Amino acid sequence: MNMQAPRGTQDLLPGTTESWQYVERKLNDICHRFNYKEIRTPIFEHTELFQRGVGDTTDIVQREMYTFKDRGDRNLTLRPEGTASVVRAFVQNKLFGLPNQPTKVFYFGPMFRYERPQQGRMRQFVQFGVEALGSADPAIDAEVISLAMSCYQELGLRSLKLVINSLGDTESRENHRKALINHFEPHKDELCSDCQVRLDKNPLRILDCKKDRDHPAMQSAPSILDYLNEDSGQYFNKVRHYLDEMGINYIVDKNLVRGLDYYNHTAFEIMSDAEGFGAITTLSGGGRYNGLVEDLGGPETPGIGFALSVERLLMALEAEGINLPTEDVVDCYIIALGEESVTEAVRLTYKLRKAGLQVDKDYQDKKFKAQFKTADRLNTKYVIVLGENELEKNVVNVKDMHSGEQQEVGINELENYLLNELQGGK
RNA sequence: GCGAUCGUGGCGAAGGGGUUAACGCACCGGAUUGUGAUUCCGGCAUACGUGGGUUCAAUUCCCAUCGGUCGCCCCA
Repeated sequence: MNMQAPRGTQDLLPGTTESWQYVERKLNDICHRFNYKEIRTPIFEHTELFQRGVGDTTDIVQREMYTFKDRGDRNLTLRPEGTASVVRAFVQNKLFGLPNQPTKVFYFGPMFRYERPQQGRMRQFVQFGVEALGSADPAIDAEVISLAMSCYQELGLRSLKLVINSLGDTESRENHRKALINHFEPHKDELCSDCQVRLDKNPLRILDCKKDRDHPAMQSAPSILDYLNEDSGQYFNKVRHYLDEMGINYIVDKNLVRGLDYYNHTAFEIMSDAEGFGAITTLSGGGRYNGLVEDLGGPETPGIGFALSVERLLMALEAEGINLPTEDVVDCYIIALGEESVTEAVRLTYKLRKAGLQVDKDYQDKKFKAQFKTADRLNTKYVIVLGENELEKNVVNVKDMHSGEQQEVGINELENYLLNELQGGK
């Protein structure tokens, strides 16, 4: 029997889960301030949802999905991303009918993609994302981008690069697409094999090909920004204007193309500049997806969102040497000697815990000295010694591990004594 | 899907055809009765990823396989 976790998955153990909890709390707090509410959707969906939502030509759908049949012969897939599910839930639950549009939601949970694992890329990984459905106001594009940036900034990250672009509306994209085909067709033989395929299927993707980056035709390729029609151009300008007003720095990269089919208008990515961050630099990405809700059977509804990888967020924190303020201390540790004392210790431990204190005791039948050592290693604030002598007098010895001072306290007063001490100590 | 590299005890790590397979960390016990550090002494372990092959002999050489890590592709 193979007792290892499947390839590309990992256990998060005590010692690191504290960081995850801290980050999750921070992201929750940010969403609260931006007034985004949490949505929780299933971890698997009908395969068709992703085929239609993410796009049949994408790498995700073509080679990365965890797809299986259940006992009822249904075709299901572990979700490779969050947007399709959120949109499905939006349509199915008719959230578009609720007052107070747009619908602003966030999610946090595991996603699955069948890939070769490496630094910053797991088969199961955790994404946090937000979606705003029902508004075509460029101000909400700016809001989503500012929320995304806040997630990193408020955790202390500095080496960030925000890249934005506009893919335009359908008309702009179509005109640009034709221009791209005209431009690259004469050079088709000189392009890499991938790009030769892209030329037919999705010429936009040629622009972010790394192999053909230095090809002269690449430099002179028609920019989407030159093909934006008036509406699209104005939309993009407004998004930029709002970002400027918020004091958010960005770089416009006309070659920024997102990998999923559903994007249009605003597209953006946040990357890390940090030294030693590894080969993968994209921390998060997002964009506008007007038309997706309709594609999935809902009413015409504009939408925009983004998603970030929590693993990569934590990597970025490490790369910048940022330690999250996680606490690892114990309020008190009870040391008992002798059978009767142990019984009393069991009772006391429970009583103090119910009073709100973080309490632990020995369960390894350790010697007195070893118990003290354990208490020390747990960063215990107060050690309570309870032996035959103390039990007889109905007291305990409370030792302040920081100062080293020791005091005799009546067992019945212990709870109040500790609560007092700990309150004063903080 | 392609490529590189690595698999020795709980962890780190040396070795290199025949060894009791070092060493360090961790852990446990002790150094006068019930007080945390350091030091000293002692203890500890089904450890050479798995399966074949070569050999009198393989942890060491060869092949395969599995797994880890990193990179390409692509992405978060």
